[in-house]
Amino acid sequence: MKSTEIKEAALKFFTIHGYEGASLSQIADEVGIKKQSIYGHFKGKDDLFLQVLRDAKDTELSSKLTYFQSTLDEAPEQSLYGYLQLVIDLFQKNEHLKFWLRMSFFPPAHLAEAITEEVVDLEDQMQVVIEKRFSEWIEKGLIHNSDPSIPALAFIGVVDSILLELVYVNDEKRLCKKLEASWSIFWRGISS
Amino acid sequence: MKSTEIKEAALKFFTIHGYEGASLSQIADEVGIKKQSIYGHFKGKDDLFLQVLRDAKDTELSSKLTYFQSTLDEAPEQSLYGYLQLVIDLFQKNEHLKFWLRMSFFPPAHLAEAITEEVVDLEDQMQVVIEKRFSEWIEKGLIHNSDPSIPALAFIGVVDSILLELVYVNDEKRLCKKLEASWSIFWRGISS
DNA sequence: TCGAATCTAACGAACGTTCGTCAGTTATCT
DNA sequence: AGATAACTGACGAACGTTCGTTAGATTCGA
Repeated sequence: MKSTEIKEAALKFFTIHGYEGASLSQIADEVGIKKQSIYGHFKGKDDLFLQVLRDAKDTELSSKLTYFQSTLDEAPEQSLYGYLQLVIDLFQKNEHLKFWLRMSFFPPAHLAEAITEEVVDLEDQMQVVIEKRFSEWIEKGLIHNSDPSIPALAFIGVVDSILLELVYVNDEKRLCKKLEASWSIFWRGISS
Repeated sequence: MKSTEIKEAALKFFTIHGYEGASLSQIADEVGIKKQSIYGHFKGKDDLFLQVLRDAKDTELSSKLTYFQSTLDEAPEQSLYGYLQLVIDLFQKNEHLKFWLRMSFFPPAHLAEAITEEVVDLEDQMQVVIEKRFSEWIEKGLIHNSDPSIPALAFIGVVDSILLELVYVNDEKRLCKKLEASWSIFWRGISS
C-alpha cells in the first residue's frame, strides 16, 4: 500500500524537521514518487499530517494499554519499572513516540487546536488507567499514601523525565544512570 | 538599540513557530522595519538565530547560578523547592526558557551541532553545581544517600518533569497538583 | 564655522529557489 | 474499456538573500 509508505516517510521527516521544515518533495523522494502524486492519496499537507498524527496516537495508546492489561497481577515494583522500560523501548524502536512528543510540545500553530484535542484525550485516558491501578495497590497496602492521584502524578513525572532525557541526548550510559536515580528515589518515596 | 529589538522579536517567533516556521518578514514586521534591514544588523537568519540562542543561554545560566549562590545557607528542603519555583517563574515571566527548551529538544538540523554544544555545556555546569550541593548535605547527614549523583539526577528529573508540564498545557491547577505530587514523593525518597 | 567626507539605518526592487497546489496526460492492469 | 496511480507542466506565493540608493546624523579639516 503506497499511502502507508507515504505516511511512513512523512512521519520520519515531520519528526526530524517539524511540520514547517518537512516538505512534500522530500517525502515524495523518500518514497520514490513525485510530490504531486501525493495528492492522489491525500487532500494536502494538512490532511497527510493529521492522518499521521492519528496513526501515531493509536499506536502509542494501544501499546501502553496493552502493557497495563498484561501486568494486572504483577507487583507494583515490576509493573511500574517495566512500564518505564516499555517507554524507552517504544522510543528507540520506532519513530511514532518521538513524532508524538514533538507535536504535543510544539504543534504547528494553525493545527494546534486539533492536535491539543488528541493530546489531552490520550493523556486523560492514561492517567485514569494509572490512577485506578494505584488505588488498588493502596487498598492492598502495597503503596504508602491516601490519595492515589499523588503517586500516580509523581510516576507520570518520572516517565516524563525519562522521555525528556531520551529526546535530549540519546546517550545510553547517561540514560541508565538517570533512570536508576529517578526510579530508586521514587520507589523509596512511595513504598510503605 | 534596534538589534536588541530585532532579537526580541526573533526570540518570540522562533519560540512560537520554530526556526523553519519563523520568517524574517514576520520578525521585521514586529519591529516595524523591512526584512532587508535585518541584514544591516545580522549576517543572515542563522547569525540572528545563534545570537538569540547565546543570549538565552546566558540569561538562563546566570539566573540559575545566582539562585544557587543566594541559598548557600538554606536547608535542602527550602533550597530545592525554591529552585522548582524559580524555574516555573522563569518560564512564565519571559520567553527565553521556552525558546531554549524548544531548541534543545528539536534543533534545526543544519545547526544541531552548534546548538548541542551549548546545551551540553549549560547542562554540565548545572549538574556540577547541584551535585556539589548535594554532597555537602550528605556530609551533614541531611540527605539519605551515599552517592550524591543519585539524588542530584533524581532532582534534575523532577525539574525536567515540571518543565515538561509547563510546555505541555499551561494549566495552573494541573501544574500545582503535579508539582506537589512529584515534590512530596521525591522529598520522602531522599530525606533521612 | 562651514562644507566635505564618512557613517548609519533604513528603503524598493529584484534575484534564484522552493513551497503547496491544481490540471491534464500517460502508463499499467484487471 | 475503464480505473487506478503514476506522470509532466505550470501556477501564485513566499522564502532568504543581494544590490544599489536615499535620507539623516556624525566627524573633521580648513
